[in-house]
Amino acid sequence: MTDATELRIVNLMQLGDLLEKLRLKKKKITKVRKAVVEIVLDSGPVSVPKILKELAKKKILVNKTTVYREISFLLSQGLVKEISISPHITHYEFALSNHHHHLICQKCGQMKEVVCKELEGSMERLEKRVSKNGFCIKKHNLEFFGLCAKCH
Amino acid sequence: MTDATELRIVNLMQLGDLLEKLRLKKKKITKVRKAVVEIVLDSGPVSVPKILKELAKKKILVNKTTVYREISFLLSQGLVKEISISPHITHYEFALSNHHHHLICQKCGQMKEVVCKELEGSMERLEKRVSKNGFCIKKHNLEFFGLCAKCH
DNA sequence: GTGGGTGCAAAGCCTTTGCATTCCC
DNA sequence: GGGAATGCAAAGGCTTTGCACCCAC
Repeated sequence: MTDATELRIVNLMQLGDLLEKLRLKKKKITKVRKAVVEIVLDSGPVSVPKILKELAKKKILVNKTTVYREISFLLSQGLVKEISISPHITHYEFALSNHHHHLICQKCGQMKEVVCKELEGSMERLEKRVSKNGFCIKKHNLEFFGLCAKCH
Repeated sequence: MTDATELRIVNLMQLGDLLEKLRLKKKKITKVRKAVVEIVLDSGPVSVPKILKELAKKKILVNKTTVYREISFLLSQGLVKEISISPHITHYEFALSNHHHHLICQKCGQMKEVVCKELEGSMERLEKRVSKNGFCIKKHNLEFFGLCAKCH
């Protein structure tokens, strides 16, 4: 793909690789942990209530508190990151995928991921300019809102 | 300013102009409404709890329900817009300022606004490309996180 | 067996809703 | 006076905390 703008679903690390990472850190691999990690890997950005629904679908009965604690654990391990894309509720996504941005359908809520090299270049130049004003930028979030092909 | 990247506090419409807009729409101008509009104009992105604190500072005693309803009213009038910049809480900002992005200090929480023409150009090109894939983009949000001059 | 993981109940914060009262035009 | 704005109480959704129990290693 030679096009500077690349629209795709970012490849995800395998579930096994992730669990191995945890094993090396001497963390326990429980049924719940495995299931939550799997859901975060498979889904786009997910909220805790959404994870609970997915777990219910898979007939895995888990208390909500446990899921909150599991997400908090995954955050502490740097495997998951927090994103603020919708009001009133926090979403999480796998932290080790390539840098990307979000494409969110305002109708069905579906989320895709976009990678755009040209944008990253512009951002870097902006970040350098801003840093001359004393503000040191560590990261950025970019989300696009609109209508997906189905809803359009 | 000929520089393509422009870092500044975006100019805000005057309080009087805004109230005039409401008056023309036959909306009532109450003490609370005026105070809330003033706070949204003066502050960067604000949450409802933050507005309540500002009101308390000004010795204006208002029930939280009233503020939520006022924000909801201002949203319906298109004078304020919702932004998702931090987890668990919704922020609002004046909707009629120039298109801009946010610069958020991860330490003190201060927020500034940035305007960057180069970025907008890249975004437009990306939006056109994405639209060829069937996704129609309506708007975007971009936030930069880092450390402000004071906290750095 | 031990320490981390889990469930349950309760509480905390943000936000919304229903109803009675008050105030702006 | 009339309709919108407000206050108060209650409830709902998301999230956290405390404590007792359980399971992976």
